[in-house]
Amino acid sequence: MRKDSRLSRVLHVLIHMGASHEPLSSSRIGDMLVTNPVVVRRLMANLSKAGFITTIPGRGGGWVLAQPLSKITMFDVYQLFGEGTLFTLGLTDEHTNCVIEKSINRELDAVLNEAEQLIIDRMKSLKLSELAQ
Amino acid sequence: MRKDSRLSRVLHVLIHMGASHEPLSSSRIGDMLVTNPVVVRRLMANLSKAGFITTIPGRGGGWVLAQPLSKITMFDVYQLFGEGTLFTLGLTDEHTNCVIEKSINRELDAVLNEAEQLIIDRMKSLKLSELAQ
DNA sequence: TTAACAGTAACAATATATGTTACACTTATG
DNA sequence: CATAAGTGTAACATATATTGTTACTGTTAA
Repeated sequence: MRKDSRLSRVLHVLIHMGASHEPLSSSRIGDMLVTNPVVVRRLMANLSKAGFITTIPGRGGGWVLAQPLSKITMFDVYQLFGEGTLFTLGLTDEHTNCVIEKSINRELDAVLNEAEQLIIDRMKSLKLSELAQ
Repeated sequence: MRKDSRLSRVLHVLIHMGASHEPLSSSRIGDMLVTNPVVVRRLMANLSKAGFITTIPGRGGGWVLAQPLSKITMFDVYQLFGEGTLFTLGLTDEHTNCVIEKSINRELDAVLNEAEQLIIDRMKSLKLSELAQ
């Protein structure tokens, strides 16, 4: 399956941003992530809407942290990107009346939910400031 | 992300197969899964190679279980389809020398591995015969 | 001899993150 | 004030893996 690296990338950016005292531009971040500035702006749009970063417009601008890294958990960031789509496994729903399918879905769903909850709990306890060390 | 429903589908087929005393053909299974017979044959090829089913060629043929459902765990089937690609989250490796990236990958990897291990343990303890009830 | 089956190759469809180009708008700097 | 350096965003291309489809070969029962 295709992998979604947005969480990983955004974490990377945020932590670098915490170490910088000047705004980071999409061009510089693009160099860091080896990608296009527009891809970066798309990523940052989520962070901006969620209030984690502040946009500084115009020349010399970019983004700066709106909160210290110690106040942002990995879960906060995780939530921004496709929560609920963590697993590549999909359940089928071709026949909502088949008891076998229902049984399979119930079990699979239980297993996946338990695993996701574990991940969420771990992420909630992980501050980005801890990743910076 | 696109979901991979092969595991779910194959479990469905195996359990129906356990309840049937005649061979199931790709056409009949295709009706069950609301898909094409060739898609079914592709799915079944994995099960066949792994020794879970036996092919009965020619007219009136199809597949039958080669083992009772009580001897097959969900993990056995899970293994057949993209083990190691359970999560949609991808790690980045643009700069193997960036300590921040390393730190993020280490933490993310630890969290995901722990969750995957939990899923594997649960699946190993789940016999398909238990799903049939 | 024919119909019903598996196996497989080849190709199309689909969905989604990612990559890219283009343009409007804003701001610091000379 | 003109220009360069920025963001924001729309529009379109790319890549990739599952899924869908057609077509063919070979096998077996009736």
